[in-house]
Amino acid sequence: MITSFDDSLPMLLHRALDGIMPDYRELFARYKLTEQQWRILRVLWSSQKVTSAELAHRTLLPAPSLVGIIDRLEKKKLVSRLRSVKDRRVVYIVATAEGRALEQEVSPQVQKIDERLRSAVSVEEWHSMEETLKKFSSGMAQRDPKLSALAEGTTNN
Amino acid sequence: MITSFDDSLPMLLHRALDGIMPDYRELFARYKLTEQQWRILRVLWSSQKVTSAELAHRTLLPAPSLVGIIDRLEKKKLVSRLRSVKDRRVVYIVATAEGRALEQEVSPQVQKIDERLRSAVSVEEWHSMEETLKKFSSGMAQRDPKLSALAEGTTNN
DNA sequence: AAGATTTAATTAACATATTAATTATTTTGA
DNA sequence: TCAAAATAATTAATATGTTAATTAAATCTT
Repeated sequence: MITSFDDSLPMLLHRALDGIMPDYRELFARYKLTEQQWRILRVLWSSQKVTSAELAHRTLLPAPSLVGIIDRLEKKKLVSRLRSVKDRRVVYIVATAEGRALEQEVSPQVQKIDERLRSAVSVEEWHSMEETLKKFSSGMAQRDPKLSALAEGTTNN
Repeated sequence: MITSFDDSLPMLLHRALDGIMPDYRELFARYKLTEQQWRILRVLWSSQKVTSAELAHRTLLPAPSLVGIIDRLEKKKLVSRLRSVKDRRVVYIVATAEGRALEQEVSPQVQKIDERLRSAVSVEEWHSMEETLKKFSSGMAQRDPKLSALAEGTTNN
């Protein structure tokens, strides 16, 4: 079976990202935000106070990248760092009032794009894609079948 | 309908990439290659001589990034640049003998990973995912339905 | 044929990704 | 308790991504 380069999973995923991200970026740019900065504001909305590690996990941003991104968000007064008293290694990130306000302004417009994409295919098709993607995904509570297939040669067709 | 952040298409795609890329990267690292450098060698295998623009399109790498990546591949003697005589704006990128040899050594191992991933789900499930992803993808010959859904509010459930 | 327009590649400036190492602090275990 | 191991965040070094501007060459227009 010829697994061509163009049809490899990495290329399929990247091509999809290249297809959908410009729509989001155009929106973020209107608010002088990057995609990554948005993800942080978005997560801080649903969780008042988050450690750097937890933020990295929830935004899928690498911890070393977070440092600089949060520096820039802090400079814009959109978030701030709070050193934990109980464990002084830990840093909590919180959104400022300004940060929360911005999140609330941008959020519905992001959702609009989310829903446009979502409604480009049927409910069943979307659900099917979501389930399949999750099988290849990191950090799934659902113990991924992929791992067994990766470990040995477990096949499935 | 609540399109939660975690289930948005960008996050689903990034989570899948985070799940699968480490396997590839570990392989590339053994040959002192980055993922992007590999993509270029891979494309140059199936097409002797490619312009910078065509290479950007086929690898999904942004043209400005290509400049630096090719500089580094040139430094490693894996590729070289050839200025076109017919149109002196155009630059052709070609793999050196060493570059082609490396490609041939790495390629089967990449395919092994490709196939492991491929066989983690059934043929039908894979095909379904591929078709759905293509609907969101850039540069599809198949005039994407997504565009109409994006242009107006065309729904599909 | 000269000037305006377009095109291919590159440069510039800034933001983020990747991997390894470091720092500060906390937790473990003898 | 104290040294070793573990943990959270950061720094360092290098590579790539993103957007706008630039350069050089070709094409188009009149």
